[in-house]
Amino acid sequence: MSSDASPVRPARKARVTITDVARSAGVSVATVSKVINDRDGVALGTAERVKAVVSELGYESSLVASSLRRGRSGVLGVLLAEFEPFSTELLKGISARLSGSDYDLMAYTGALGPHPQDQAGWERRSLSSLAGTLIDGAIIVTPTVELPDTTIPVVAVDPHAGPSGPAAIDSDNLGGARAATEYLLSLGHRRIAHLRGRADLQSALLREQGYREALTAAGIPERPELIADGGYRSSPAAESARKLLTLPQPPTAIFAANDLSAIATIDVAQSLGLRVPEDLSVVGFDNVPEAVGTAPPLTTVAQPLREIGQEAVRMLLDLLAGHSLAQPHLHLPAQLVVRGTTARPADIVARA
Amino acid sequence: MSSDASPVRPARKARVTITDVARSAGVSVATVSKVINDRDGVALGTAERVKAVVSELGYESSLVASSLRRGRSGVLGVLLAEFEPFSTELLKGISARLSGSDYDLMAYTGALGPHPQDQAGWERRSLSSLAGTLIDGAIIVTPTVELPDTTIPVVAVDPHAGPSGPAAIDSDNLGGARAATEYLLSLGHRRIAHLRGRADLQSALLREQGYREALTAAGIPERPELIADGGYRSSPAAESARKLLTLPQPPTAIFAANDLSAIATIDVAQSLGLRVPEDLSVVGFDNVPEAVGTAPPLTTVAQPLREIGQEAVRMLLDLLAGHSLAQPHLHLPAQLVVRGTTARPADIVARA
DNA sequence: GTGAAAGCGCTAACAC
DNA sequence: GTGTTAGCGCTTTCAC
Repeated sequence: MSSDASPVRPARKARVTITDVARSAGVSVATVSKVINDRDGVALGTAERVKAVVSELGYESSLVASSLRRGRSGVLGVLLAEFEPFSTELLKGISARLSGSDYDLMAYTGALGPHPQDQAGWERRSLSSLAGTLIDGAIIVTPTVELPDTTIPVVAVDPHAGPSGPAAIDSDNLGGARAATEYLLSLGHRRIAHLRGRADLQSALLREQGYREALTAAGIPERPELIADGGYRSSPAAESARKLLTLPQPPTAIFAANDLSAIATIDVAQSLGLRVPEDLSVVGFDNVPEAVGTAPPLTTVAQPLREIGQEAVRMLLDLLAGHSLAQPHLHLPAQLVVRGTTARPADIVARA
Repeated sequence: MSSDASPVRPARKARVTITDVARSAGVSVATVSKVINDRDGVALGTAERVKAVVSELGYESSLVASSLRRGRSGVLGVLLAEFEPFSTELLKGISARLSGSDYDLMAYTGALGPHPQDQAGWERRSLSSLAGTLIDGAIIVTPTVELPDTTIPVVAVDPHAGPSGPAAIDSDNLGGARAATEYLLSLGHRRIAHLRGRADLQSALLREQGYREALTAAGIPERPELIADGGYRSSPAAESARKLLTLPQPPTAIFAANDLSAIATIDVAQSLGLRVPEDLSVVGFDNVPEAVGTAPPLTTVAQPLREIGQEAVRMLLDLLAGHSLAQPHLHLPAQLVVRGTTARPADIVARA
């Protein structure tokens, strides 16, 4: 409206407060508060007048101030170390499940500095600083077991959790990894490599364990040279994949700990003149469903991250409603999705 | 520690407040506050004692209370209608750029009810209710032009913005769409269909416009039957793709408004017995880079969403520092990435 | 060096 | 119906 406000640096009007509205409407702040919150005990005319002023001034009550006073905010928080594919996928499920509910959703991530000590305990710090005043409940995405006793209900996703501890939910990493490896075995592969995930994450350890168990059960001796670190990230995974594929006796199949590693592996294979799946079978745990929607379809272990998000919300809402959880620790199945283009070693050998 | 706390419903201890710490340390709250915020004017011994109590009680100051009092929170907000691939991709860039900075990051989304009126104006409402008390600056992802004058600096991503209005940033949707269509034309395609995005989003309109402009420039008359609604979503896109591909004279190429539509198109094509790219060329605007990492590579128009996020943060930090922006309205190039598997119509005809 | 007191914006008792 | 008051947890003068 004001024509002299620069579009680039708009005039920073002071915040419109409830006091401004009260003064402008000629009533007390208490009355304004009542109108805003649809409390009764206000004359119709007064209410109208207040509402008019509210919309004229563009007033909106401060979430911070009202939740500080009320003791509840109507906001649920998701605490993340970082926004990356895993957590954002989870957020999609959480967001979907929560839309239409009475709760707003907030995803919070601390400014993790370069120092490791900033990293350590971020869950505890964030949770404590937000709990009770800004968020009414939290979903916390973390490998850390030790969560502080909190004012508010908490559900942990993917924690290093034993049977005790907070309510928790994760994928069946062990079973999924076993299924992936067994599938490759069933095709006849015997030299199956594994591209590990991040050593500090439970999911990575379980995936490696599943891989080992499946091999052992099939009577195949472990070959340390066929296990390499991918760190759940593209470039370390690519480097390790290159090492694996240039071994004197390279694997005929690779089980990658996540989708980024699997994609990196495929890229490297192609750059080495190998075709996938004709010359190399790749199966990876999958975080991002979109990543495997393209043709030709890849066989993957699909993690139901969105469902995990939705379940986490369900548990949290249950806790908020004062219920106790029938199943405080959930493992959702990580399903092997065979999409029909995984080569058998016979094919590979025949071609070689 | 307490052994009788149920793991499922932990005892909800009351929040530890600064008052608790003060009482326990035998000092005033003012002193505790000084210690916490590293203010001087506190005796060394006192400070030690307070710190001990703080860690003993696991005290963490309430973000809400302190920011209410201070008038700044050290938190930047990203306001989203929803967590979906576009916005989460953006978040990855924002998060990356902000990590290591002094600001924490909060992504906020209101509980959008089923009613359209809940939807309308959520930006204004959220922004007003958070600005100044909870967040010091905002990146707002929205098609809405009208943003309220705010207390805090705001950068808009993907708005229906003219040259005025708040600082804004988006992809070069027009140029990208033109490039995609010109590419298909250069391969010899003449029957090129377009799967539109959401009519309420500027990006969708610009992509359609780019498509039209390219056709017109090539002297190809518009064929309304070759333009269908995809809505940026899988199922409507699939439906429209089916209609296009079962036309008496189906297109030899489809330009899809986003990656979900492109993937849906490929799925439908395959279900109709068509191979992509052998029997149909598909090029789509792409939100999620991972979605096209798999083999065989697809040709896409890559949107630099993470870079957009990073740029948005840069602009916001500039504004927060009191600078004015040299470039208040940025269009980052949306680049055509040819990955070598887009069929020419000659190939398709030869095969038919 | 330390604490009492005011107040950030708001809501909930309780007077009037 | 309406306003006055107290106080949520915290930081900041400003006395002592």
